[in-house]
Amino acid sequence: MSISADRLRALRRQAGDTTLRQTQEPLVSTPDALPSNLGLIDRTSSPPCTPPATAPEALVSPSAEHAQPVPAPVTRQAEARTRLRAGDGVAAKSGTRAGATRERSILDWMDAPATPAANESARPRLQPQSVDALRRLIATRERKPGATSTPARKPASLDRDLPGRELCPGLHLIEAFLPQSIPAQTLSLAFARRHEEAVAPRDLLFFDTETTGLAGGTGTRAFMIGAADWHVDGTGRQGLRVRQLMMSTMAAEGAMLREFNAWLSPRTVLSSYNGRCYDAPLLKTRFRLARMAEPLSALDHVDLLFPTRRRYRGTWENCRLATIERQLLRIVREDDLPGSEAPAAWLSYLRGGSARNLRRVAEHNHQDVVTLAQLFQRLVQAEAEEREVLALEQSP
DNA sequence: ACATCGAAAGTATCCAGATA
DNA sequence: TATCTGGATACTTTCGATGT
Repeated sequence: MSISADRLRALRRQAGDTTLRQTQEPLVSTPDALPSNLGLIDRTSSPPCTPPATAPEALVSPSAEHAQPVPAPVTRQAEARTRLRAGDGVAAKSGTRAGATRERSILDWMDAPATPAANESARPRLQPQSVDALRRLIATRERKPGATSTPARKPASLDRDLPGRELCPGLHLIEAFLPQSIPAQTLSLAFARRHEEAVAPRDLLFFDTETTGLAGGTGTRAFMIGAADWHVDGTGRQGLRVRQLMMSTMAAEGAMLREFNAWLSPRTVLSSYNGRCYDAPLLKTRFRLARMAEPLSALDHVDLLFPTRRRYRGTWENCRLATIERQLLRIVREDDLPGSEAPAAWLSYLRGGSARNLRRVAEHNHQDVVTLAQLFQRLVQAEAEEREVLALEQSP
């Protein structure tokens, strides 16, 4: 992320920063003038959707150590202010070195060591007021998803109903409970070539994401996270609990990640289909971009793709989840929306389109995590049967 | 003009073949 | 025999190239 001086001024104006028009500013930083916490996004100022799932220290605040106000030399501040005013982006536009310097990432500036000595040869520091204003703006935008200087576009479709309940603006939680008996014993991981290892059924969390594309890189985000686990509800019913988080605005991503984080515990064993290579790295990236500690790396993860491929390679045309589901589990989906159409469904909804396809995406995702739970059991069962046969063959 | 195909994006894992 | 290397594969969408 980089931001020009022009853009910064525009943001400050939107944030209602009157200092742009004032000429009499205190030249010496005071504790009040400096941000109390230099983390770019002031999450404490936005209404808590759910309490942060992680301990406070788990939420990364890279600049927390710089929280103590550091009075900068008057000359440097005055110089920086003068340069910012006098330049007004002209140098940036003309491509001079000074302009290029101003276009450096604000995050770089903020993360720079706060000691005057360390700053001596460093780039010009951003004015504290600018940081504050920028933070206010971002906090405002997080509070009011979709709220911009332009009026909200009128939805093009009347069908805007999303399933589930809205946890906070833009974040929907869809819950379902499928009564079934929870495996009584621990499940062997021998099928995943982890002999002697087993997992408690209730520690397993099957998950799958729906994303805005395949790139897997920084530009791709998960707009839906589905998870299933074996659970005993308040009335003592056993079953598979399916929970899905769906974003209906871009701004709800942080809340979604926090909520998903709350579903995890140190004992959680993740299970997915190619999630080690696709879903997990994607989510880790999103956690990092949201400046949150990512919880996934610390957890065990059983990817069902490779054991499935080992066992069923050559049996069917391919080892896609849908194929396995159809052939092995005899599940035929009705009115299923192909995963490839999920991004279009979401983007269409964001642009005011119908929610119909988004509901179908949710159903698709629901079925995926249910299938994962079934597939896991089938792999455990198949491995056990194979071992039984081998034992019989080897016995005299 | 339309349909089909392949590459690319990021990553972990498996497996066959090559090499020390 | 052990270790290393590289190709294949799964996840999904988009776009350009190629073929009909």
